[in-house]
Amino acid sequence: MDPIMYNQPLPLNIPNSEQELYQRALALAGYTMKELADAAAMPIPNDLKRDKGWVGMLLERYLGASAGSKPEQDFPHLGVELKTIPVNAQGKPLETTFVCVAPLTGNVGVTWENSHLRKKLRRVLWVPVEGERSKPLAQRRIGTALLWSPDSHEEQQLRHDWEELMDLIVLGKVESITARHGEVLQIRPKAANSRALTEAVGEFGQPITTLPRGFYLKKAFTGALLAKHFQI
DNA sequence: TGCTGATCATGA
DNA sequence: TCATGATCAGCA
Repeated sequence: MDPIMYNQPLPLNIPNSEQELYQRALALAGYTMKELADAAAMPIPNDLKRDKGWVGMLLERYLGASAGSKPEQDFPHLGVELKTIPVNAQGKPLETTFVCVAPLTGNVGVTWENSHLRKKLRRVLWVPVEGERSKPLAQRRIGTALLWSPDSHEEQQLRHDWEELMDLIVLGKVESITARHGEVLQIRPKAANSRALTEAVGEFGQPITTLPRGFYLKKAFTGALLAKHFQI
């Protein structure tokens, strides 16, 4: 598949199957941001300082993801989540990966099995993208996509961290959580700025107001799953 | 405000 | 050098 075939209105049609989506993602490997932006008639920023989600949005358009902000998977009918991941020349992640917002209230009855995080990570299309800041955005290339589901070990790791972190939230200890908690998963602020506030539970069970948080996958975890795939 | 898409930038 | 905590943009 050549970007030339994308000389048609984007966003592209929604893929009908997981295989179609995967093939489409694989076909993008090797192209630069400039090539894809040009073919999509999208203006390309000089850097990502003020356009942090630009690469993600570009890929969404090429892959036919339903645009807009919904708390659902990118391809709800396929049950697949799309994640672009910035990597260095060795293919190792340069950043942690945001998964979803951490629920700070209304957690009665929430279990690992029915958690938002587990659903999001059930099936992920990872698209590595060169992300080193020394390389101009226009020249950065797409890598080889990977369709992934957590294996039993990965799921255990995620579940362990998730349960530990959710316990702290439910026990009113949100504000004592730092990014150092968790082996593969961490909770960090996820907000417009440090003045943005949301409701949570305090240490005496009272309502408090705190910074919104998000679940992030640590680099070692995403690095391992990428490495595992490309070694085979 | 809170969700999506994330990366920035500073202190350790 | 690197991870943590902070931040940016668009939309509903």
